[in-house]
Amino acid sequence: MRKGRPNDPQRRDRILRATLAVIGDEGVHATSYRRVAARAEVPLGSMTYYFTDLETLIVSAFESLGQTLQPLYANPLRDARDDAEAVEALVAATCGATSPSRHEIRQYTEMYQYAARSARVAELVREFQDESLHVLRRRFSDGAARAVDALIWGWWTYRSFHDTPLDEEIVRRAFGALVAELADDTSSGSTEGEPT
Amino acid sequence: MRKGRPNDPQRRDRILRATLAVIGDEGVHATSYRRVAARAEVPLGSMTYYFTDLETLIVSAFESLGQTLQPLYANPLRDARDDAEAVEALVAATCGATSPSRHEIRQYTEMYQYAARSARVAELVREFQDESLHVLRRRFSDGAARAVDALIWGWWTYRSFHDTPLDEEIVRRAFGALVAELADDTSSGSTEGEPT
DNA sequence: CTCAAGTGCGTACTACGGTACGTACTACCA
DNA sequence: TGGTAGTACGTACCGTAGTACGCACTTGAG
Repeated sequence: MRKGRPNDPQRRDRILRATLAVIGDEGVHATSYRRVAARAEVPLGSMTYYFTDLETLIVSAFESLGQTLQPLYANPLRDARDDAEAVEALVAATCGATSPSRHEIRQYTEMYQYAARSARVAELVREFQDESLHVLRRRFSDGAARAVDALIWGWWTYRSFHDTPLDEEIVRRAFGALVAELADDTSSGSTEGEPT
Repeated sequence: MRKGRPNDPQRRDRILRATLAVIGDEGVHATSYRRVAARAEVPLGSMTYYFTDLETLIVSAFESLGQTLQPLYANPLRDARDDAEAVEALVAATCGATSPSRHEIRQYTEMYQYAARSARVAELVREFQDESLHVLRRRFSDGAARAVDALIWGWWTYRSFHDTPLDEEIVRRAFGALVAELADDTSSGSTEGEPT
């Protein structure tokens, strides 16, 4: 039974938001037309109407996720005026004001996982990673950018498993150390530690 | 129709190996009794005989994965005689001889993912993480251990998405920097970079 | 008022997957 | 030889899920 209105422009967005909610709460594996439909309170038929198949729905949801999260931490980094400010931006992105919530981290890891079975999502992930690296490289050396990128991800993963928050000071010093040590990344290595 | 032999002690192991193979190739989401049965070349009925339900099968597979991988990188770390050797062990575990293959990394990330929907696997993951942290803390400060742990994971994740190998020298210097900077982790911070 | 186009939806079809259950076959004891 | 316990397996049942398809309802032209 039609609602009456000939079109509902919010419906598509509602579905996308519900999709991300389901992905975050139950994982992509549990993300079915029916479950999303229930969550968004739209009939099943609407799902296939707006998104012809399930993969399209999921890819669209992940796209919107990226558009939401990327700027959140890319912008402060872009605007940092020196390395110290940049490190602060990294700390904030890892566990501070601009960092994703655990729910968002979960969505992110689900996207990474789904990339293994969807070429389109794999492409998406690669774009996100490239963009992230690109932003970091404007600020740091290539080596530092790569290390920092990996460390951010590692800490996000940690956060998704533990309730105890990260020690901000350790995070700060870790990023600072990477940035300083890898300021130039032409192999040289002051790394030996204390040789025997 | 029975095979004739009253018992086949290898069968259970074959099933477990096939399970990990399926998980690595197609992901846990695609890990079904039938698929594993086909892969292990055992009849479907055997599956439920050896593993009463699917979760038990998957948990068992992940347990065996952990028992395989943990010692691989924990042992060299435990045997390191100084920080320099320890850093070398970390490099080897990240991208060298003792590092997991991409296939194994995939299995590992699938385990992490599955933890979100299985309390038993979540417990497993936490045990693995604790054990890993424990090993690192014998060698490094708490802060360094946490940072190193996160960075390893970040780089493994990177490897699972990219064919180009990691630059070993950058990896070495990154670990070295973390270990040196966080040698004591009572907040002090030589982190300011170059203040303006 | 009639009709055609297009939007939105209800439903049914088919496939797949977990699991319960019964069955065959072996080994061993009396 | 008969019987019983336990191992291993074949199959059928039921639920869930993606998707195809066609029906309603609105709108606007004539």
